[in-house]
Amino acid sequence: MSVGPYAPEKIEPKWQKYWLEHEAFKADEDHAKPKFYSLIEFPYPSGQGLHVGHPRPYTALDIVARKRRMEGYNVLHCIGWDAFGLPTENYAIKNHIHPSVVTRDNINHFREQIQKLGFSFDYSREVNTTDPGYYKWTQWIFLQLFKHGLAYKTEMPINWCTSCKCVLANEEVVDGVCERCGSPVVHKVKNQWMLRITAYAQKLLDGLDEVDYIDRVKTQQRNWIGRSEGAEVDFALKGLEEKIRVYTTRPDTLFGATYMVISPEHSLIDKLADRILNMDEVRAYQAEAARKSDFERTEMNKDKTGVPLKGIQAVNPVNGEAIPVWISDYVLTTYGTGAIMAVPAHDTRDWEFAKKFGLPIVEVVSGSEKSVQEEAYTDVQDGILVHSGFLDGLKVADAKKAIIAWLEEKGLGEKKVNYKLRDWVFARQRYWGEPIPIIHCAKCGMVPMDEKDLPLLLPNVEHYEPTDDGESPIARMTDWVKCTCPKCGGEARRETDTMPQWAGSSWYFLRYCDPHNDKVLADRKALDYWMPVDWYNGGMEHTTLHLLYSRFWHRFLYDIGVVGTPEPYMKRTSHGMVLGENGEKMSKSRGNVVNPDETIAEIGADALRMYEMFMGAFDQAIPWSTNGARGCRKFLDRVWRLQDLCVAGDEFRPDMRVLMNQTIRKVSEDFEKMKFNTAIAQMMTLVNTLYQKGSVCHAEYRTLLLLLSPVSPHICEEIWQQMGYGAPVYTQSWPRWDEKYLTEDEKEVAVQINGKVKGKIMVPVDMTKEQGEKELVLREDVKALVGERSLVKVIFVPGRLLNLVVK
RNA sequence: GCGGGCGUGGCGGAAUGGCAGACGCGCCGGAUUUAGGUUCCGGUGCCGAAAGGUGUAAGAGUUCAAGUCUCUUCGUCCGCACCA
Repeated sequence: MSVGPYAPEKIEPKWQKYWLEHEAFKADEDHAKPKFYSLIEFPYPSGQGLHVGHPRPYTALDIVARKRRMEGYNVLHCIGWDAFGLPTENYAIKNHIHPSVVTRDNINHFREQIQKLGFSFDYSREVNTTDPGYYKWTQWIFLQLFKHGLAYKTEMPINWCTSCKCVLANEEVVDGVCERCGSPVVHKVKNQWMLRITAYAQKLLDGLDEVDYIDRVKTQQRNWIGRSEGAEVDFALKGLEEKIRVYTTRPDTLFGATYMVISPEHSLIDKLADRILNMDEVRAYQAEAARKSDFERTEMNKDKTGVPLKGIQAVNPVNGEAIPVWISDYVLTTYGTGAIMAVPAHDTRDWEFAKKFGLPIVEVVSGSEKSVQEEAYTDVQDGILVHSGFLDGLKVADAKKAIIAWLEEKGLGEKKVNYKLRDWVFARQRYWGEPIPIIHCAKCGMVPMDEKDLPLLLPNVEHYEPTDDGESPIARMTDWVKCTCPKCGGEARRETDTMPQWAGSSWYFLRYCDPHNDKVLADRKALDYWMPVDWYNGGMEHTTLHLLYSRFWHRFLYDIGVVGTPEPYMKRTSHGMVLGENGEKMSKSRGNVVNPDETIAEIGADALRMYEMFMGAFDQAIPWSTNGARGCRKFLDRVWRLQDLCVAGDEFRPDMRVLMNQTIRKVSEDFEKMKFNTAIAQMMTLVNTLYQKGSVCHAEYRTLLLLLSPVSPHICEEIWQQMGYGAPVYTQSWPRWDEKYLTEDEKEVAVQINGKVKGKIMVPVDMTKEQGEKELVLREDVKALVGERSLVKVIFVPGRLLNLVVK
């Protein structure tokens, strides 16, 4: 009798319906069981729908989630929609459809596509950031941040995207252009909502030591936070009251400071305007610097520019020497104090500047092979201080301590830690986002809305086009804007900026724990049970955006007692991109986008899932291959047809025992390490072997189906049912391997003569290194390989090889 | 510029310092088939008819043994990029 053809188009919808109806993947409310919380980044439901890049991380964590359930864990595995944001709004404007309608349609399309892939999400916990029942709590968290002084509004230069007509966070500016649309970013001074993420710089840094993130994620976050240790030092100005305070990481080189530089925006310039002799030149330089975009400024960083402040002299506090003061745009106004002491002998940038403008270069740290006139000596390990008075003879590290102690004693400065991290620009002048629940009252200032009045609903506006004046389209809604002050009852105005897209995604994983709660963002008991997330996978592009932001919010919620753990995610991994078949990034404009719907129509969701995992190392970018995907379908066909080869047997057959146990171990271990490609290769090897034998017994088939089910669940359920193997696969236990049966009694090892393979011999697996080296050389087949030559040395590596060194 | 990763067949890629190229794609051959974008079996790094030789970006080194460790060079990808 022969089984019919494998027809994924029939069995996949069947099992998807079955799982849904039987609530197969509903997280259990029973908090006594061990839990496992796996998380993927919830998608932004764009108009284009899914491409084959989406299922890669989704399948990977679906495999982990399905395996964990079979291992007995209560698993929380959810999906939701990060649905506020610019592309939807832009699409809505272009097509004259309300963003909420666009969002609803896109979500329905996404959900349909995702369900066709057979992921084991608990759909009863779906969240949507644009749902007022959800963003009520996004606004609530904002109010807590506001009440704790972590949300504030301030006048400051911001990044302005000329195309989105919207401010951007520093994290959204890449190489001087908008990370979303690639348009140039210019600086504008605006009154902006900010979140004080800098207050959490050290906590965010320290927290990284407590979690299991892949190295490149930790490194990138550490770089972004950018902690440095040094000192702030005051430099007096000759004949003036004012001082210049600088930040330096090399206070040990203070004796080598031969000039100072302040940023073009430094406030001192205006204060000293009447003392600066070349003010015209200075003003011209300031104007030039202000005109440059970030992009131009970094582009031109090879050639230093600057202007001396004529008539101004500073005094080096350690030796009393008068030194000139310059302005230059290589000193940033936003870092440290916006002023530096320049030590050209031991800082490359200062060295370049000094060379260009003929400023003196004085060596204060010795140890360089080259003269400091030829090259700056920046080593901090081996250098010894010279020409530095009381610091002479000290190593750099010791000199730092000594000079800081001296500065502090004299009241000239103190130890200081600095971070590159800047506060988070938190407002957008666009329509499709969470309204900021703040009321501006002429009498009371900025007043938070009463929490019981949340959510503050987004008004239904007629026109949501962005405006050129930098105001949100909501500002035109005078009825909505006008309100009464909750404090004094007087007439007041609502804040009209909305929150950035990163707001809703900064806490969605908390909502999954208790998605329908209308009293709190999530019940504390549910949070205590499910949190932290055990395994979070997402894109590298979110490392210094969503991942950092959500860690900040979570640590804040921990500090105010809303959640019970400081860190939200225990483990973070990252997937590689799926490239187009031509090796280029998949994009509509390149015309190389592969739509999963079409792939499913051709080979089925199970084969697609399998190929997504088999295509290569999970963390690498891999080009799509239609033929490669078809190969996975061929493999599933073979698994399907094994039904015809099935013979009796409730235990592994003796000649299959070792391979079966090896496969269980390999698949189990490789899934944990995200080495899905080699796990699948091992299952292919097993199936090839079964075909060579011409049969499979029930025990072997059952095991294969259990191992394969996390990757390709529908086909496994179907065969399982057809073979009458009992309750569905997802309710079965994960197979275990038996250490006893991982190796055969005898194993073939290579015989090398002087490191070259010359033959093979069979050796008992339990033969030790010592035994082998003594006994194997006595064997006739080994002697024959040695011949007349004399043995110098014998190396036996059990299970691997025998190497004979001869002369 | 600085820091880190990577470099293996025609392609995607395997390999705790221990038989390089698992597995898949592609290709070649055989069988089944009216037919094949089916299935099954076999082959497939390169040179060579074979014996054999040779081979993991290039060059050196350590080792009985190197794709794997060390150094130099080249290429490539990523991170940081005037952060004092």
